[in-house]
Amino acid sequence: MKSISIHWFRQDLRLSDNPALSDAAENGKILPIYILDDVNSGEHKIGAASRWWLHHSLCELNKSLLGKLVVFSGDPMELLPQLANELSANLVTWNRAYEPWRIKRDTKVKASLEREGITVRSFNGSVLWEPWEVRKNDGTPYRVFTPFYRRGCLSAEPPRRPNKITDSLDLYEAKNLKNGYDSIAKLGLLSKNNWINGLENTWKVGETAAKKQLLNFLDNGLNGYKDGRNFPAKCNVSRLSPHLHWGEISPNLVWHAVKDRLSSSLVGDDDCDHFLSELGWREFSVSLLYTFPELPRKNLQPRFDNFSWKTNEVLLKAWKSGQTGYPIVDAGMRELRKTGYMHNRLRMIVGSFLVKNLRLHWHHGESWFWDCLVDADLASNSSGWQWIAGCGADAAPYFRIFNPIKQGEKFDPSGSYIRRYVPEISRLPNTYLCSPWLAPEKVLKESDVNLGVNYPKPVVDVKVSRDEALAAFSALREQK
DNA sequence: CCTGGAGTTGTCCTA
DNA sequence: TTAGGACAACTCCAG
Repeated sequence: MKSISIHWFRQDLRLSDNPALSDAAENGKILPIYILDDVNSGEHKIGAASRWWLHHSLCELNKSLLGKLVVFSGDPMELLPQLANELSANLVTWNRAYEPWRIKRDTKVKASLEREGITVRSFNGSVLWEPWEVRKNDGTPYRVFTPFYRRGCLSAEPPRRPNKITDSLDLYEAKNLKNGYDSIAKLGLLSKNNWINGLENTWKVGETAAKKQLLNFLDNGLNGYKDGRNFPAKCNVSRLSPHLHWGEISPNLVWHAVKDRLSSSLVGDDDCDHFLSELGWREFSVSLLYTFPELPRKNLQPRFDNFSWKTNEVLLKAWKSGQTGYPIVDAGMRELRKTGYMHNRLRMIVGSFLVKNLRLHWHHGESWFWDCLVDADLASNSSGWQWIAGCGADAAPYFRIFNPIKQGEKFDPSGSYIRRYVPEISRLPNTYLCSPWLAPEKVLKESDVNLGVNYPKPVVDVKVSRDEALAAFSALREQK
């Protein structure tokens, strides 16, 4: 009788270039499982939009596995040893995860399996460089991106080439275990939220879709990426973030696909290098979270603990619902709510607005994004918010405050992004599209805009709030 | 050991 | 109209 191994799928919902799955395949029969773990995740329980994604991704994975994926909900600490004993499995494999709570959990799971005499092997399936390997010469972690990436990553061993897809998986038929679509549905990942339709109309989920999106990006987005990535109405960004987060595609596959284009000289070197460095930012975030497990909650720069944040439910609600009266901000926030995604340029604009103009704590932004993003990732989300708030590693300088009017005019010059998400002002001419309150009464009337009625007046004065923020940030310096 | 230069993403004022 | 400097402090690294 062939030996049986369990492959525990987590953030590696794919068959190709999956090191842990390949390892299990060499051992014999495989029982592929997924465990929804809301027990150990604590305050980082998967958010609503991400649950939607996860549901569909599991369905796709199950299809690829011919309906033989077995899913559970509960504590892997209890489930895995039990299951392994029941099947007399001799091996459990998984690809490593890097969030602090997962590391803690996996360490315990591994120990308890090994106590039962079961072999556990874990692999790198999610990052290009292991976070503990990227270190300065003195052994300490980097706190600045450029040396981290150039010296720490680029001058190290290059990322491995993706493995070929394992052609035949010998899947274990677990007759007494429930599998298939019904059991995925029973995880209850889908909520009745009204934005689910928007998600369905925006995304194709799963490994096949991820590969297709990569090709689409290579053919249509990569050329001109360096500049085009700043314009939300253009199609230069990859939109791979949710696929990468859930491991529907490996970063190695993406990395080498872009590298190959680079050597084919079909696209500009600058464009390729710039995109690769964005993958570098993903690595930097993972590394930061690995090194500073408190990153999601604690300011990396402790002097920010005394910052004079405001408390204002009305302003927070206006921000969340895309009703600030600043069209570019509202467009971004509505894109998020509608599609579970926000263009990178907009993440900076709305982040700067929340933290600097409204002066509300970055935690509010972080947790709203966590719930709304299909690509919500603990490392990227918390390091991103700390960056924009100025309290993180290699953070934005305090005086870098985005002006929502200028940013709109500069990066959405045709106004098509704003018009798509803020239709009630779509008839305003470009001159006033980013600042409707400056439009003459006559123009407003002709455009069917009634400020304060069908579109809000600005919730704060951008000039006044900027000055106040600068003062607040200066106070922080003096006090130190 | 010291020293100097450089560092994702901006804005405003002045000349 | 446009270009340049100010707006900090700190981290990293090469020389």
